Amino acid sequence: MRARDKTQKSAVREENERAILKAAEEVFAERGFRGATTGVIADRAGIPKANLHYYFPTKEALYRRVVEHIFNVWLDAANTFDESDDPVEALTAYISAKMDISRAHPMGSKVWANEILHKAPVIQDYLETTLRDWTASRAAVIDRWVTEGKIAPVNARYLLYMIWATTQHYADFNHQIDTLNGGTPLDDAQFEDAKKTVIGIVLAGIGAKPPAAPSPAPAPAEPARAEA
Amino acid sequence: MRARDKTQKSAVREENERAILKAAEEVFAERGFRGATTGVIADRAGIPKANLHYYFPTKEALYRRVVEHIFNVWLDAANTFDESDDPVEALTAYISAKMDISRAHPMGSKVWANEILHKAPVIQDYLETTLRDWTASRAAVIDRWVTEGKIAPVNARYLLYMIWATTQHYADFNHQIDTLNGGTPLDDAQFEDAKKTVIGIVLAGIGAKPPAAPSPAPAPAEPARAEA
DNA sequence: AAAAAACCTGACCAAATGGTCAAAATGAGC
DNA sequence: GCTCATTTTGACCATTTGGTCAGGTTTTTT
Repeated sequence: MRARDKTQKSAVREENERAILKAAEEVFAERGFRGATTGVIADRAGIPKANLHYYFPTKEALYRRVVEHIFNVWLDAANTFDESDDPVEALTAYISAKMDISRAHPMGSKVWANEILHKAPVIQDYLETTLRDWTASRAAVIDRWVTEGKIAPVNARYLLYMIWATTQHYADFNHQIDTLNGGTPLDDAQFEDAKKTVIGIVLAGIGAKPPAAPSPAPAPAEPARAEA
Repeated sequence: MRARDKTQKSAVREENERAILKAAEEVFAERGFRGATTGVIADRAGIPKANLHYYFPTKEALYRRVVEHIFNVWLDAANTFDESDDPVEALTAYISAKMDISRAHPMGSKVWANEILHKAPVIQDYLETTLRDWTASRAAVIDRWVTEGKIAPVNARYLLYMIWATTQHYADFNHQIDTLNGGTPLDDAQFEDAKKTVIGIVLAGIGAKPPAAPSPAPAPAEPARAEA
């Protein structure tokens, strides 16, 4: 191989980087940046430590890649917010997506939580650009819903924080939740119940369901509440 | 001093332990268990490292003491839950207390979060005893509110998780919140607004306010919502 | 096939860090 | 002022760990 297209990665490289990043996400999530050692990550990826350093020169470079990946996953979910202009539909889709991510990729959420907990040494710039912009634009959408009378008056930002906190809690604190569930993870039915509870409380909490006026209830999505 | 009552600590010891524990809580919160070094903790406490090890033989013993302290603070807040049998009063008091703690002692919450994130190597027994019992008993209270028709049907546990997640978010993720607030912490008015938003959404979310039926609205506590 | 690029790895090193220790300082009680 | 427990601390040590490196192996290109 003399000269390869610089943007093209060899199959070996592709595969090894994937294995390393997967292992790294787990170890960083479980132990934090300082607690994670390149030795352990290499072991879990099934390669010698020196080889890991061939692909990722420093631990910090590796960590950065992991965090960037997390952020992209987050952005994907964030976009589900825009699928509809109806508060019930939009919020249901968004909360649902975030809950699913928490269940499917708890490690990523934990790395993110660790990062914020430690004052975001790596992702501060993302917070100040992408996340800040996204938050402002979605807060505007929520504000519009309020002025249009689609939902009761709420502070959009604190509503968003509440959604983030709650959905990510199922990833970041899953150990606590499991323990309180008798030591076993929530099964599918329980998780579905949790999801419905969250969606139901949020929607009812902002009056996204017909608020106080007994209107014909044009519910497009099933709320989380059982029939009394 | 020849022989002192073993349960009595000298003033020096008292003062030094206090300084060390305060420094330790901060450093453990900012860097996690592994990231924290006894050297840094000693520096922040204003004593040489060897002296710290005179009072706390190992880093783990020190950490354990810090975590135990956190847990006691948490328990104090938890008791506000029981001040009333009325859902609106009880939940308002509880959420309010938890929000205040998040603001006044964010470090403690962060240490707790770190601990759960890392699978609770130190506090697993607390989770399985005290926390589990507390959760079960309060879930029972909430269930009773449901059967008494005081609130709409909800899964009590997922409601509790939502409250924990949201209130602790203001401590654990305060760096993110600050960043999204333009780089400065929430001021008193903003924090009060956040608190009202959380309380309002939760109460309305479970129908703790007169739900859909236009009853005389015997509201004892002001909901978070402005009059439309 | 041969050259060149890419990949792999055991051995090694310097720095950081938890913890020890012996000796010194301090202070209370007689 | 003497005694003894408590407290303080600089120096030191063993281990861990991020990262290097030289030399080897494999793969690709010509």
